[in-house]
Amino acid sequence: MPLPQTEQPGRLQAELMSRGVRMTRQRRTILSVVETAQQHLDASQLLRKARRIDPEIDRVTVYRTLKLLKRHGLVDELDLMHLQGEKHFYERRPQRDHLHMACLRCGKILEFESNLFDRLKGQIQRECQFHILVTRMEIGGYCSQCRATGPA
Amino acid sequence: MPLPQTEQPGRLQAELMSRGVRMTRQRRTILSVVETAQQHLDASQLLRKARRIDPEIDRVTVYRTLKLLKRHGLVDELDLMHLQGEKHFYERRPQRDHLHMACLRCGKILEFESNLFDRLKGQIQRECQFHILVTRMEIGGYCSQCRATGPA
DNA sequence: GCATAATTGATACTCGGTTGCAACTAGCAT
DNA sequence: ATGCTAGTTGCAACCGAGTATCAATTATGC
Ligand SMILES: [Mn+2]
Ligand SMILES: [Mn+2]
Ligand SMILES: [Zn+2]
Ligand SMILES: [Zn+2]
Repeated sequence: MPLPQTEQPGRLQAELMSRGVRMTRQRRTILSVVETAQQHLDASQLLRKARRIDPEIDRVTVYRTLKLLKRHGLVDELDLMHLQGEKHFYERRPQRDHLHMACLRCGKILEFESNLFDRLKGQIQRECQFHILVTRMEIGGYCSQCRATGPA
Repeated sequence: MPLPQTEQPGRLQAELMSRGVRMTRQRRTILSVVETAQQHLDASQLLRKARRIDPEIDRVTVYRTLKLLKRHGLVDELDLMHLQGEKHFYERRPQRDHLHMACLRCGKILEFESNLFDRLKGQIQRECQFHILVTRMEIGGYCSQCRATGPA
């Protein structure tokens, strides 16, 4: 399983340590899974991947670590339109925010960055005097392929 | 409890009936609650309000009616940043979409309409060839008041 | 009115996530 | 290095939002 070139492994760990958070074996494992994930993972997928590295990890620790990462603004939480039940999905927060499109027919998840999105956030900060910490935009509908074949 | 002037009561009911959905006593009750709600309600708040009108209504029926309304695109579902647990909140879908800001300190929910928001959706439909059915934008942060007092 | 397909309500269940607590350990002081 | 202590872990029990099942009820078209 090759690491993605786009992200330094250990970045999350370094970030947390610089903020005085204790680094345990379990946390290191979970952070590495979050960091090298290629898609949006839910807590149980995360646990499974973490257990491949350290079979002793408990699911509670996964939940606790996710909460920690959320609190520090290092991961974002998504519903992905509840395409698969009530679970939540997680992804490392990227440099630039993006929005998510979920195809209600084929289940595909698409991501999109946009200047309009960035400008919208700017407008909110200015006009509403609201200090933005987290952004979450999700769209449900039909992707280009599924819409061609008809929204049956 | 006076009805709000902004919305015709019975609108949801009429909409569903025009689509051939059977209208039961329970559904009428729940629809009226959704329609006259002044804030975003979760399923259990909805049940409580519905039971004030018809004490026999079961929570299962509330969930089923919400699913029906979602399927027909007549209500939107929100997380409101999970400020109060894992529950979901519901609101009648408005003419024009708006986004939600949740203050992580005082819990206030603010709504905002924006041309940039509308244009962003247009951009997505065009550039991604994605047929939008549902939009959900939620922002977490500090409202003007809380940010003035410091984000403690 | 009657037939029938859809809906309801009671109950049991699933499952994502949390809590309480004793055992363990990271990180710091000596 | 050793010991101390506050923070963390794993387990087990728990919680609560939402769903499945199914017999009893009811909306709607004829
Ligand atoms: Mn959710
Ligand atoms: Mn993403
Ligand atoms: Zn699709
Ligand atoms: Zn506030």
